[in-house]
Amino acid sequence: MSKTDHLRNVPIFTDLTDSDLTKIASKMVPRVYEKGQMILLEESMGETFFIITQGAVKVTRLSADGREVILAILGESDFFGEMSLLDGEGRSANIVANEDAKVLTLSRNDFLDCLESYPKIAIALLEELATRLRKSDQQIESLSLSDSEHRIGITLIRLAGELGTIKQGHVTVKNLPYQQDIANMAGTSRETVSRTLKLLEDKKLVRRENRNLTIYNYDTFRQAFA
Amino acid sequence: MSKTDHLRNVPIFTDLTDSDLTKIASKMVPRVYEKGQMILLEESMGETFFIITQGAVKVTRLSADGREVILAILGESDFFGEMSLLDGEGRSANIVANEDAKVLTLSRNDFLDCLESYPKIAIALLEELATRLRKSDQQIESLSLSDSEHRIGITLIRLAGELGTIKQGHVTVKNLPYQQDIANMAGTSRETVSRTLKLLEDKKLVRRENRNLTIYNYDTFRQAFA
DNA sequence: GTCATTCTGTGACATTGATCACAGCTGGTT
DNA sequence: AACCAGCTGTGATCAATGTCACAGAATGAC
Repeated sequence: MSKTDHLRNVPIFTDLTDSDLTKIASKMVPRVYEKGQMILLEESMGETFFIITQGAVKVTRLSADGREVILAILGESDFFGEMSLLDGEGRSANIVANEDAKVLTLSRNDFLDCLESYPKIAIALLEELATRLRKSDQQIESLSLSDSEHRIGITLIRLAGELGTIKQGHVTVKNLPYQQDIANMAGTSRETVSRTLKLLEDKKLVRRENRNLTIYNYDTFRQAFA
Repeated sequence: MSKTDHLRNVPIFTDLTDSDLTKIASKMVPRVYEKGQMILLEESMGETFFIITQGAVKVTRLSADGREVILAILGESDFFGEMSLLDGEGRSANIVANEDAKVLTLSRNDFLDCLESYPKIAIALLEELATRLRKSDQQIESLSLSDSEHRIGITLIRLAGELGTIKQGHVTVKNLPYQQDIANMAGTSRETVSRTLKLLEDKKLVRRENRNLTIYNYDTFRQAFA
């Protein structure tokens, strides 16, 4: 698979012509990371824009006492690093490779040039940020108002959307993250995740096998929790 | 104060020339709202972009059982309504006039034309969305990890940033929102806000007089809670 | 000034869910 | 196959905080 094939799947590049895409691709530099490796560190100044071509990363923030919040899990053709480039503030989160990952990078200047030269990219990026803001708002709502069972249900929906595959109305998430990570996404404790997953299984809403989780009747599940 | 004077203070328009600004201003239509009036309704499709020229509004979401989360309070020269215009989804939140308010509005088409015609606006808007996303991330962290005292402290900082005035290191928020609204911003209960405000006052971190709240030593206060 | 409404303070109680402790699995490595 | 590290399940305990109930201010309408 060539660089441009990867880029074609990235939402902010879909509107471009092949030649423009090739031009941009020529400026991108590939990098690889091993599982667990830190890609970006909170507070450091950002000079790079990243696009994931393989694997997955988690976006986290750490509290003073070392507890972790997972803001998102990003997979193939998702991108990150744009926030510091845009507003000039330091990085607002850490990025850690959640599995072995390959990325393409673009320097600050090339990225900003892209925005100036291709208004379509800027507009597509605006769309994407609007979507992320919407998701953040939902998460703030759920953290503010829902009990742990609902928060965990919503977290499973987020994971399904990001990492799952649909089949006959059921969604399967292969390689479900560890309970500790789910807890850090849902704002709850690892033990509560363990107990709640069992509860959802008892209610026949999900099934677990090995490291896979199947959500039965995805639409209904979403109704119930969102 | 003329329309363009108002617009000049709006972050996404600061980079424009006077003549461009005048052109845009000519397309804007003013509206006024009374305190408590609903400006935008969750779920409805968005066709309008709004800029606040006077007063303040609150951005809320409602849960199925009617409880409210306040995502933000916006004041003069803040704007809203852009999210639906950008990603085409329905409104993601309600907007209610928190006091009598005047706004300028721009239609969907005029707004999108602006973005195409003035890449600087698009880029400034990207900056602004990046900043909002950053704030959302902080809020998600605080809701996930902090206890009610810290969440309320952080909420006071948000209010100070939005509605306060600094003087000799102290910040005063005039016309402090009701405790129920603070609770809805902090993801806690009204009673807990009441008790916690007293606690903070006992600790000499803040002072209340009438409807005004003064945060002593704003920088230290932020250190302690952020 | 009186009244009504809405906001705020505060005690008592109930409940959720965090934390601790530890046992049982599982998957990878030698 | 035996071992180890890291993940998961589960009971017991307890603190934080939501909820309820009501009294006391404050504000605004008349």
